[in-house]
Amino acid sequence: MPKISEEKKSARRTQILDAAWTCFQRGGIQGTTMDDIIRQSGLSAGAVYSYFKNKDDLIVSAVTTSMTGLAEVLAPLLAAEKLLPPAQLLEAITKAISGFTARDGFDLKRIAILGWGEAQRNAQVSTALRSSYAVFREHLTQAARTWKQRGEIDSSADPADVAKTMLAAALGFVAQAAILGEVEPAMLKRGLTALRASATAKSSAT
Amino acid sequence: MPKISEEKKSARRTQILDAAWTCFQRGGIQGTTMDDIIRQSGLSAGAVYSYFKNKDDLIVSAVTTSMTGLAEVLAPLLAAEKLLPPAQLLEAITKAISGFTARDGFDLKRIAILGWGEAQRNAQVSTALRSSYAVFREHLTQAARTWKQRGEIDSSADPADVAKTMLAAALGFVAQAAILGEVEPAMLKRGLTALRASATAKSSAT
Amino acid sequence: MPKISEEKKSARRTQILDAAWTCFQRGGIQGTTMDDIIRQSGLSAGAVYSYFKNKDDLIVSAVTTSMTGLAEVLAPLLAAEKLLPPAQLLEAITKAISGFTARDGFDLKRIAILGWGEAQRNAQVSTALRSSYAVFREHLTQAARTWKQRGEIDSSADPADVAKTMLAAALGFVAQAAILGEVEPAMLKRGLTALRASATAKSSAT
Amino acid sequence: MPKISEEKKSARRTQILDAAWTCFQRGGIQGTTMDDIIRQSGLSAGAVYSYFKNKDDLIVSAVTTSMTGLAEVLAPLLAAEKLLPPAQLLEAITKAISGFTARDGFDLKRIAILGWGEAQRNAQVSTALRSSYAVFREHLTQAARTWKQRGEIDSSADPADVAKTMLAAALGFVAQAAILGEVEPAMLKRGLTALRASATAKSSAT
DNA sequence: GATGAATGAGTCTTCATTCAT
DNA sequence: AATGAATGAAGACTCATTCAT
Repeated sequence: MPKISEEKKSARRTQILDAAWTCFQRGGIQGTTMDDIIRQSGLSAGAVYSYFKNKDDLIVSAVTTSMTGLAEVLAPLLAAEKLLPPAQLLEAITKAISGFTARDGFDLKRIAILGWGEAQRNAQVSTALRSSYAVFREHLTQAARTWKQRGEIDSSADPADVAKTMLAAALGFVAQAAILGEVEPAMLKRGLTALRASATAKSSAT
Repeated sequence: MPKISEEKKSARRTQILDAAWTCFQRGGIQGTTMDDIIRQSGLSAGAVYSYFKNKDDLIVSAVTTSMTGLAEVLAPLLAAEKLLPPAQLLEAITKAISGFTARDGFDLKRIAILGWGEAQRNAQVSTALRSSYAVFREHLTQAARTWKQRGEIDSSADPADVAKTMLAAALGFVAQAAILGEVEPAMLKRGLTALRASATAKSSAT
Repeated sequence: MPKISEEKKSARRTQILDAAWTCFQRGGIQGTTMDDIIRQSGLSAGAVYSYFKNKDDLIVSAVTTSMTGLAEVLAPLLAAEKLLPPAQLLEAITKAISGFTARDGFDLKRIAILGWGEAQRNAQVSTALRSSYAVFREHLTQAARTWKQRGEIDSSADPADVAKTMLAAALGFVAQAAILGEVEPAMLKRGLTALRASATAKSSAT
Repeated sequence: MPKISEEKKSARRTQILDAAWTCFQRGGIQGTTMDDIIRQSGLSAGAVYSYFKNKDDLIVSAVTTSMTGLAEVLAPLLAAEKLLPPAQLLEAITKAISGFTARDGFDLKRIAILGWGEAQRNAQVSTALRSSYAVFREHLTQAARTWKQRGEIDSSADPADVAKTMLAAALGFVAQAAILGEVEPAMLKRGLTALRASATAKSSAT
């Protein structure tokens, strides 16, 4: 038997990471034991440990993989060309998150929450999330500049502020959906639009 | 040691809860051991266990207490009388969160994130958070109605949608601040204002 | 407040011992905590510890007291004067045990079993039981001598053997009643009588 | 370490149960800590816990195993064919108990006493003992019927009463031997015989 | 004298990780 | 290469006993 092929190896890693997320969703990250993951993956303890150095390594990989997957889904939405206006973009982003979510029975929203918590005690996870979100925020800042150019937001606006507000809305959607529920992308679009539209009355009144 | 006074008892509980939060911030909720809390509190294991039935009880109490404290801080902001306009309210809420935070050396934002994660595996924590946030969202819905009456938001807006958007922004501020940092209440006020102001151009164009 | 009277002291000791037995019956001797006994007795921890040096002291006292009480009940049955024949004596003894039992809601049979087990790990309890039973066996040996004189048992019989057999039947009643149930004093009388009566046929046949 | 054979597994269980009994005899059931058993068995904590779910499971297994072993030893004595007369059967049974006892350095009599005590607080142990003894009593009832047919006991005897008396004598032997000592199977045979023989005089007198 | 809060050593149990087969 | 039994340190929790008030 020759060495296992790279593909097989990658498939095994995915299999283990999938098992890990299934368990994490069930019982939280720290609440999941290696044995839970081992049993869920259908592999042996030794096998799992040949793919991941230890539990923390597995956790970091799982979180990083999720972030990477999400980034891929969001990237096209942030491309300058077909950039949507703020409320529509917010809807598109939250839809993408919910959609990614639906895949494989995983709920990315709950997963994200777990990752945020884990980042509080695991420096590597913290760094992974940090850089992902930093990139995302940077893209949003760029988007804000575009909106400004297009006159879709106030000409005196600081793109960084707008980006932070948009990011807050997106992350807040995740938190709200995971904890309270009863929030849908369309609601945020309408909510943000209402807030924006109101400005008309306000500003025209002023 | 004859019967201890009710105040002393309450002080001891607070002492333990403070120790717990200090430890939770340091190492996460699940990552904190009872021994960590016991040592931090300066009491003995038996003493801690005479105030809290077990680790979960302590966790639930810690989260619940935080939520209650926060609710008290936010309540006056949501009173109908002196209700601020959306962007200003968002700034006030996030300031209150950051301020509450500063007290006692605890960072409520990080604490909130930990609570969200814990809610994924602890039904009692989940319920406690749920009901707190539900009340908060309800207050925001009422606020949205007031804004509508005052003509500060679109007359066709669904107050529930606006409330959810505001809640998302607030929760998202917490997440963003805890993970990425470099977000301040004033930025969100300006960001939301910019998005609103832009609407003028937009809506008049439409 | 002058010193507490001797009577009061004795009453307190009894109160604690009663509480102890109530608890022991509920959860076994080792399975009972001092706190169980303290709560059941209605006294404070300090009070209980002022009457008994420690848990073992309390256990030894509880067992010893029971044995003493039982001995008092059995003594009259073993007096030479009105000594009953074997089967009737066995019935009387087991009845006395069951009766003593009924007092105060305690089941002496279950208590005895617990004492036997405790004697396996507690030298003092072992000694207390040993001497009580030794005395009882000695009395039975004396009874066997009387039966022999009266011609109620085989003239060649060793009184010690007969005493041991009678003691076995009595202790076995206790064990059987505590574990299996459905044994009554009268059954043993009839059973022993049947075994004896059978001898008639047997011996006359021989 | 690939899959261990079924035999090895069973051997390990026996190894642990042996260690448990050694410890139980030394310090009682509740007085024995898992650590005692773990050290005595020569295995690690994890290993012991992979064979027994928890301490109670280990206790129940230990007691059940003993009862099963004893039942096997007694079974042949109760077979209808070569059924001994009462006094001889009592001797044979108590001899079997003492003999089983001698094996492996365990004293089944002391073990039985511990089991009886444990049954007072552990429902599973209670059930295990109950059913074992119930079967044994049933066998004795059958034996009594045989004796009746053979004319070895009174023709008007209730087999159930006789069985209960025999069982009492056997259990009582165990208790007396464990607590007081100086009882041997032959003594009970002689004692019961003496009581029976005496009946001749008595019954003829009556 | 009495009280009952506090102590802290000791228990049971889990679980990340290893390594003999 | 893979397996899964074994390890043992570490964690949660208990409880006999004390002693400040």
